[in-house]
This record gives sequence, C-alpha cells and structure tokens, in this order.
Amino acid sequence: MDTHDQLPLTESTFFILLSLAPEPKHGYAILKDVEALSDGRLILSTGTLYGALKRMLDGVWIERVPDPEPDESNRERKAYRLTKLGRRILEAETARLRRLVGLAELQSGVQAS
Amino acid sequence: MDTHDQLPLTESTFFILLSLAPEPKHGYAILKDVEALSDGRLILSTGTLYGALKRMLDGVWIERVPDPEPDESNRERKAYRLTKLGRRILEAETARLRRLVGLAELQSGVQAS
DNA sequence: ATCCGACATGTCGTCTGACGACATATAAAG
DNA sequence: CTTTATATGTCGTCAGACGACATGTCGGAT
Repeated sequence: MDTHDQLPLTESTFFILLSLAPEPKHGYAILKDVEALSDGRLILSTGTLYGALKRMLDGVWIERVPDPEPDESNRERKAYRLTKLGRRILEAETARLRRLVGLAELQSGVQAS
Repeated sequence: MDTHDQLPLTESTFFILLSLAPEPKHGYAILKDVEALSDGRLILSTGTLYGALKRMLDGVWIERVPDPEPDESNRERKAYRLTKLGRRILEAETARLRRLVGLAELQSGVQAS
C-alpha cells in the first residue's frame, strides 16, 4: 500500500495533519490552530473538520487518544494523534508540494526567494 | 477583485496553467504535456481537461488563439493561451505552495533539501 | 485495402469532499 | 442573566475530478 495513492491531499486535510504533527489535539483546538497556522486564510467549518476527522480515523491516519489535558470538568473532549501512516502521508504530500514549486519555477521562469 | 479568492487551485488546474505558461497549446498537447511534467503521476481524463478549460475560459484565465502551428490538413485544433490574470493566479498559487512547504518544515521539523 | 493506434475534441453521470446552516451543551466573563 | 468562547456533531448543496462513452482524422503496418 503506497502512501502516494492518497495524494494530493485537500487543503483542509493537509492543515489538519500539520496541526497534529507536533502534538495531539482535540477538535476545537485544531480549528483554532489551523486558523493561526494559515494566518487567518483558512477557517474550517465544523462540517469540514469533523467530516475530515472521520475519514482520517477510518483510514487510520489519526487515532483517538485519552485527553492529554483532562479538564477538571466532565466536559466532552476527544483528542486525536497522528499515526505513523498519517505522518508518512504528510511527509509525502510535503515532498510533492516541494516538487510542484520547483516545477513552477522552471516552467514560468520565476526565481526562488 | 483579488486573485487570492480563487485559491487553492485543484491539481488539474494548476498543471494546465503550468503547461500553458511557456507557450500556447491545444487541448491534446496539454494532456500529453501534463503527463510529462508530472512524470506520469497525473494523467488527465478528457472530461477533466475540457471541463477545466471551459471554466478557465469563462473566468478569462485563458483565451483562444488562432492555431499557432496550422497543420496542412483541416484537422480540428483549438489553441489556448494564458491571460495576464491566468499568469497572476498561477504565480499566486505558486507563492501559496511555497508558504505551505515552509510551514510544513517548521511544523514537523523536516529539513529543507 | 484495411485495421489499429495516436491525434483531437467533446458530453454525461457519479462520487468525493468543502462549506454553510443548523443543533446542542457547558464554562467563563461581563 | 445574558452573551461569548469552548466543544462536538448532522445535513443539504455545490463544485469539480473522473471514467465511460461518442465521434472523427491521419499515418503506418499487415
């Protein structure tokens, strides 16, 4: 099973994986983190977020973990962590993006920054 | 009207713009060029290609030009050229991609090549 | 002569996934 | 006490990729 079969990722999926890369987070934290990471350019709707999380759980790109920061209250909170597969997919997608940028520079004569 | 409203491009759209960046081409030539540019990774179906071309004509990202290489035969051939808007969108998308790669390197601690 | 593969353009139906709207509930702040 | 932030989820719609199908020309091989 090749990770490259899953590419390209959608922007939402890419940012969610990116957000989970350093450490596990719960849904709402991902929402806010993606907004921050993207400099406010990508604001996920909850429909997009939970739909994407469901698909990623099914494909075992992420897995549920016990809440890392157990709130004193019994408030609903589900944390997610990247699996090894998820991390490999993120790396494969980053490599693909890097190739794309190189290709665009060649093809349109744009200088690298 | 901001070019950034149109982003992100789909992979197909990006490769079609990329293929048209150096010089105008007709549909079938784009098809083959995208396959070559992507190293065989992206093979557009004609449905995708002509659907995308239609949308790009509507948005004036590309325009029809007289066949640059008029075949001796009266064989059907329609050539397309990037407009200034199309080129600006391609550049904006490339910049977006570059930011994404940089972000991924920061976020997952991957080294730049 | 005929058949096949490359060239060339297009339509249609299906499916995936992003998105906005809606629904629900608790905690903190004013 | 009411509003705002935190938190999770469903549903209907819409855009766009894709495979299948349709149609036709041209050059080379059998």
